[in-house]
Amino acid sequence: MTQAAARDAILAVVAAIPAGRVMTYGHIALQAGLPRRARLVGKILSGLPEGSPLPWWRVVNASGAISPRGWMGHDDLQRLLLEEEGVAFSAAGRINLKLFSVTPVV
DNA sequence: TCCTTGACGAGAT
DNA sequence: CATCTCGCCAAGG
Repeated sequence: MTQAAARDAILAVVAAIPAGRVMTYGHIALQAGLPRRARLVGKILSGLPEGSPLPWWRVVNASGAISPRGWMGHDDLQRLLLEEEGVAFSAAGRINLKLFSVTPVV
């Protein structure tokens, strides 16, 4: 599997996440046929252009929380977008994956 | 080739 | 729940 193919596979999985649902980095990697490549998923997403059509905000970490970006404001934006789609956050700012996550078809 | 980084994950405390 | 530790693996210097 080439790097370009891996990238496309990951982006395809992200693009397929339905509104109102979220998916973890690990699950995305797994679904893309790249087990244990969660960090690669983050790597790819970090390189996305501003106006990308991809629903990057539906991607959260395994804790159901929004991963810190270093670029202030983006994490808040992500939470806003998700809440707008009906995704509920706990007081601790985490999502109940049991209810909102998409499970890989493995 | 070695070393460091990092939008990660799971388990222990 | 919050923190830590350790494991993982691709990229880039």
